[in-house]
Amino acid sequence: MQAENTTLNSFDPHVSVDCVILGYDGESLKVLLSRQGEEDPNSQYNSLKLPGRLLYADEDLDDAANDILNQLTGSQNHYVRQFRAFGSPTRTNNPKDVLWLENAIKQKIGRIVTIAYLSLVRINNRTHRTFAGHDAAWYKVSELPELAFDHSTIIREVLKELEMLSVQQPHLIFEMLPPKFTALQLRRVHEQICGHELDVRNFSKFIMNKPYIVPLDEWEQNVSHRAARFYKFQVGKVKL
Amino acid sequence: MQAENTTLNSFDPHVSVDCVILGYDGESLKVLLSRQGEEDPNSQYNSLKLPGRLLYADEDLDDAANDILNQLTGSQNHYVRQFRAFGSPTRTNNPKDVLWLENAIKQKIGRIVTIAYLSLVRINNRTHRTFAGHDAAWYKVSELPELAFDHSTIIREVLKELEMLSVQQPHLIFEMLPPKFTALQLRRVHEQICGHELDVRNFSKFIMNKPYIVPLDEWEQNVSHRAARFYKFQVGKVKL
DNA sequence: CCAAAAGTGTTAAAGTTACACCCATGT
DNA sequence: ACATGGGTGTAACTTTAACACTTTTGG
Repeated sequence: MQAENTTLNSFDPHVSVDCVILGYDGESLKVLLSRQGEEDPNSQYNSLKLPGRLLYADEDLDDAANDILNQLTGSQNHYVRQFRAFGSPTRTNNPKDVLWLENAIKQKIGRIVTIAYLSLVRINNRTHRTFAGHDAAWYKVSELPELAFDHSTIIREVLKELEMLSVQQPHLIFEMLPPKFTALQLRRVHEQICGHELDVRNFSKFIMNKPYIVPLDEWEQNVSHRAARFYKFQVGKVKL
Repeated sequence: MQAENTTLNSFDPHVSVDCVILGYDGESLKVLLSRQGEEDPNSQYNSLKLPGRLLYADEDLDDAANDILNQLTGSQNHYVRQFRAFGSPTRTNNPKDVLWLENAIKQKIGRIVTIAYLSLVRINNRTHRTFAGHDAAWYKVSELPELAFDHSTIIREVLKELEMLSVQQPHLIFEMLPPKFTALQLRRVHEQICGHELDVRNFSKFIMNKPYIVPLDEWEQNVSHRAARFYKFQVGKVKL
């Protein structure tokens, strides 16, 4: 913000907010992607993208992220935090993406600086809802198709961040689990995040006696082996 | 980036890059601030700011940060990394700042989204250099004057990040130290960062036998006590 | 009684914390 | 000799990592 240069060489890029919305379906880590247009493998543009949009006037970045999230999931109070800004001048240069952008936005797009957000949600039927003009669906992060812009890179970077968070702030992971869960379910999410198996007993010591994990008097039903206990996550007891 | 909204409610905010450039002068942690205009306590606007400017067309965010840094320090290869984007619609609303902005940029400023960077540099004479039209000088982070926009907040948040980094990636701290330093100097920087005293012996164990710290055959001269050994930091030996 | 997953404890190693004395130098 | 900071070790405790058997349930 120095005077002498601003009127000469500066310009105003578009600013967008994109959300990496992660969930766990009991088996794999998934990311919510939105599709613009028909599902056609021979399409001229990459129709899969991170959910996001340009920033509105007078809208805070965090508010935009929350709004995108609410639009898609139909519910509020999800965990969401800013991850990082991506602003390479070439990130919108893929001809497929240019084609789509000019179609969608109806004007020449010089450049878009995007602020990426990381969000953790519970996968349920509501989040599979289809919205007018665009679908949103869950995709395994381990088998991502080609995505628009640098969205694959953004997801990859966010997943590294998530791995760190799962160790340093393990309570965040409950955002992805149902209100009642077994020790196995909890361990599986962590394994998906860190990419390798975790020792059952050591993992128990790490997490199961945190004050915010409370055992319920409920057990699995109709399983052909010893029934696992259910636990719940108690928000009020999180201490860092 | 969804088509239906972009043409209706979206707009293009200005995008800037601001650098929190931190250094250590042997006594305190300092931040490099630039002053626009005369040093006048009764000035109508806040003349002290983080060094930064609007983004140029075709300029990557990281490149902008590096450029700002090079302009001020006159040297390259400083440690610099993106910290976080700040985009509250009200961050440019302080009347003092509005006055300055309209003066400096010669146009109505609706809003500026800034990408804040964290940088660690060595304080020396070159970094005290004055540039045409604006001064830059080091200020103690513990006694910051009033700053423009939300720059005080940005600095506060960056300092929290630095505290984390000094523990998790202690090698970064050498960016702020001279090529040769004593164990005391090293400890003092860490104490400034974490805000309390550190036990001499425990700190030694923590840092002094990392492979990237190499003892030199040089000792302090002319001190009225046992001379302290000098060490240097060996870049190639950093392992995380 | 078999298959399948649940649940539970110990030991060794590494790391962390708290704490105190002698050494080298200049005045 | 004294004032100043330099430099070093140990013991208690905590954390981490590796590792295996018994329990419960349904078929």
